[in-house]
Amino acid sequence: MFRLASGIWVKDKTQNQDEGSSHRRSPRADAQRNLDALLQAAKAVFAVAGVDAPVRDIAERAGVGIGTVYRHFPQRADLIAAVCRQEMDACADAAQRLAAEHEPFDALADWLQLYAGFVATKRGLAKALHSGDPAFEALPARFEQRLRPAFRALVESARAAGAVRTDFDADEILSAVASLCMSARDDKPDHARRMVALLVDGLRHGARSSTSDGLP
Amino acid sequence: MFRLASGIWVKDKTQNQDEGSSHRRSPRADAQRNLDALLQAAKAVFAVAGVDAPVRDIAERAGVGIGTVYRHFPQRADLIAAVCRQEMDACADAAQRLAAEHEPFDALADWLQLYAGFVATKRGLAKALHSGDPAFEALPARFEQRLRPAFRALVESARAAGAVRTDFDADEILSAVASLCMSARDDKPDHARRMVALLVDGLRHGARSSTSDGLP
DNA sequence: ACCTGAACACCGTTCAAGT
DNA sequence: ACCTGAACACCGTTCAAGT
Repeated sequence: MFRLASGIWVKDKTQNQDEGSSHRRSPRADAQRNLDALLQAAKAVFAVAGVDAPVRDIAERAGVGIGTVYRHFPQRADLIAAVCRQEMDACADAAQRLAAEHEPFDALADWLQLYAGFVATKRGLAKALHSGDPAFEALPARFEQRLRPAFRALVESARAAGAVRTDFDADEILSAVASLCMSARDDKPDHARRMVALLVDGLRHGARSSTSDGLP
Repeated sequence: MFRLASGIWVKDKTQNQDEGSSHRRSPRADAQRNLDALLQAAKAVFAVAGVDAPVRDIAERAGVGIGTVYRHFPQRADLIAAVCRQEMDACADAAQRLAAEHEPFDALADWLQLYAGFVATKRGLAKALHSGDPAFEALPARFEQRLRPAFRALVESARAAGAVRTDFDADEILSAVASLCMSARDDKPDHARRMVALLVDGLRHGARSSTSDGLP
């Protein structure tokens, strides 16, 4: 366990789990269990009720008192940030996989769809990400260390292959896609997908639009 | 004054303002004044603090008791809806003007930028518009009667002129642009404008992307 | 008819008391 | 150390009392 500048407690995978040692360090087993349960519960609750779900619901689902939530996450936003962190890492990993398995342009297009689907699932996470809330100060660092370079690499590969235009900024595309998906409605599940496809089409260098490629 | 199915009270411009008549009808002068003040105050408060601003702030700015707000607008969302209605009408009027003064494609592109700027100013209004909240049930009617046909007409003109592709749905573009602008950040005021330009570029039939047309 | 503001319910957050 | 839940503050909404 170590504490980030943001005030979030994170598991330290390098230390072992003996409990008998009377020295300092090593988080109590119940604390560790509660933290894990909290993150898992929050992820599940956010998925069905959005990030505005009451903290009490998350505490109940995790089987802990509400005070415990605030011990691990000083503010409600910190919980959201922690869940977001986990998801961002998973998304970044996928980027490397796609780059290895597909052509530059397809990898870029596919990853944006993946990113879009991810954002759509956790409504409002992206909004929190790009809002000025001080609780999310630590998130952009992770975003820049993982998602941003992941996408930049995809863009550079596509540019090197001459597949996309050069007059757009990778970061803008990322937040644009996030915006697009944040408000996706339940009754039109693939609306976001189609809009992202359209946006991606706009990136293509010398795109031909006479065929309905990408838009079913 | 007449009451919509949604429960919102609206000014009836056709009736005159005599107060002495002891019959029924004719809203009391103070009630009318309060309603106007409320709409104006809400618009102003939403502009600076977003649609999540406390109802008490709006009541105070309008110089009325909080109970008066709820007399005119049964739910907080009804106030938002009423303000949104006004703004939608203004936006629809602008569409007709642009269609008369510009080439089909330019009118379409310019209006989307106008619409984008409008949505960006009142953060969250668009989100409310496309969320399933029952309080906004009356809004889509207005949206369909005014904004939708306004944009459809622009799209049809552009299609007739062979300026845009035919495999996209006008409604999807409207909500996509709204999504794009909802989360525009203060420190990057023209981010939304650039993204909309990119989206519009994707609509163009046989778009050439070698020049940086539309993206400064 | 319409206005007012105290009162209620709900939710984020704190903290004294426990183990 | 860490957990708990009663308690507090804030905000949406209601309603009895006023004019």
